[in-house]
Amino acid sequence: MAAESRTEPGLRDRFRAQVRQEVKTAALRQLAEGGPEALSLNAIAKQVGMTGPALYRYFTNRDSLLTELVIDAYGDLASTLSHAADAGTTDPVARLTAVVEAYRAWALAEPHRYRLLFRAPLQGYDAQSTSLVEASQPAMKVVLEVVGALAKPGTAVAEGPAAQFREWMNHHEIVDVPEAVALRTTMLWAHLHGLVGLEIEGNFTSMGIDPVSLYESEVKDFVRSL
Amino acid sequence: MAAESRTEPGLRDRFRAQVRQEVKTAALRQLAEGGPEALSLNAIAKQVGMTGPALYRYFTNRDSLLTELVIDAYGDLASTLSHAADAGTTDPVARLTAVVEAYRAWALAEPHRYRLLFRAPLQGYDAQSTSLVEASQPAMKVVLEVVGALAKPGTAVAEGPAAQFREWMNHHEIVDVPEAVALRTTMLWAHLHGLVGLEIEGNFTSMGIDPVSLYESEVKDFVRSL
DNA sequence: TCGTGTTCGTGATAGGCTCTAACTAAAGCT
DNA sequence: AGCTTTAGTTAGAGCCTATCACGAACACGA
Repeated sequence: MAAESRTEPGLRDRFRAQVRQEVKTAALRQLAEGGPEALSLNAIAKQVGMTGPALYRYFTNRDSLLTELVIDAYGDLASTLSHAADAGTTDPVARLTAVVEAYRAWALAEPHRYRLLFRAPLQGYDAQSTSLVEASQPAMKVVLEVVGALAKPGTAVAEGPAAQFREWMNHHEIVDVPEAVALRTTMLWAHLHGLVGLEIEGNFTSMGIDPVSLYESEVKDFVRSL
Repeated sequence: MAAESRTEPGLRDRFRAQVRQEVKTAALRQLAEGGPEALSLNAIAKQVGMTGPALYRYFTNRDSLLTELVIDAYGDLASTLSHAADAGTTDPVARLTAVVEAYRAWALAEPHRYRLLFRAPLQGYDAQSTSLVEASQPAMKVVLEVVGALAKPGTAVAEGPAAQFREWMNHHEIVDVPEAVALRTTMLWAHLHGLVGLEIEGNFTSMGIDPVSLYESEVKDFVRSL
């Protein structure tokens, strides 16, 4: 079966993929204790049972490994949010609340990964930066879809300053959501970003603030703002 | 004048302080291009005209240099905000708007420093973390004071979950501000954190969103929420 | 004015890191 | 079978942080 053997993953490729995965989990484990600077290819290699240079067969770069972790994390976050959106009731507000809570929970459960997202691998190359921004969109999209159910089918048509934004929405196949609502959602997104960021860094506890009430207000305000 | 010579800065100390400052500015310059990982003590030393090890006479550590930069940045931010608050009119809303805009402007003008604040030197030692949180409070305080004028002298007394927060407020000499308003302000703070963070990383431009309108909404919503 | 102790900067060095290069061993394909 | 591609090795270049021991410059009291 020539045709089959050509399309099949290939035994070798599967091994390769598995090693890659093993390396990544080792990297995550190391990331959890010590932050992104502490991530050492040598140490990772030792952990998966090989010497340093061998890793370069699997990842071209230290940075490329890191950005791959970032992209994975974005994907994981997106699927977590999407799962939270579909799990409970169909009540729009409840769904939104669930998504917000899932966002927070994910960040609290794996702060190191969340930090990884929030501040990318810290070098600021434009090329990577845009690819990372792209990777962040699916998660954003989940929120937008949940919000879509909240908003009445608007008649607003792109015009003026929102035209570019509408274009972005079209490009990401977000329809039936008025720009105003989408803008609002972006703000919600940014707000969560900020709240979680502060909470992870311990600002709230140091101020004696209970974060839960903040998130509740957040959702309430958002719904009201529509 | 034994008393005088004892209390005076001392010629040597002043030189020392000046070198420290020079090192820090060189560090900032290097930080602006390449991020915190690229900050190399060797390179800094070369830039100020000495060899690597000499820096250890002035800073015990690479990390200690970084955290000092963070603390400086917080101070700078706080004074910028405070200046913005006192510059214009006495109209409370206008003052708040000015502060918000100053916050954003500062972050946009020096993204690398803002990043430094937002995600501390990336190692996560608890001891430093709390000291950094402490350093962030003065800036927060400026916002709270501006808001204080906005809020009617409330009669709210700490009770229940807000008690700890009230304690924190007392400790920072924030009086005449009801807890509810202070909480609201904390949220505003977090929101700005989130908006600026996304804007700096280029998310808004990549989505075709004009950030200015977001900040305007932010202030408007905040005022309404009181 | 002359020791004398403190401070500043140096080169040398240890130990770590990323990443390249040359080489060996093994696996897959024909 | 033999040939080719791949996975892993060791060696090493060139960085880095950080420590150490030493010499030079300075401040200061006698």
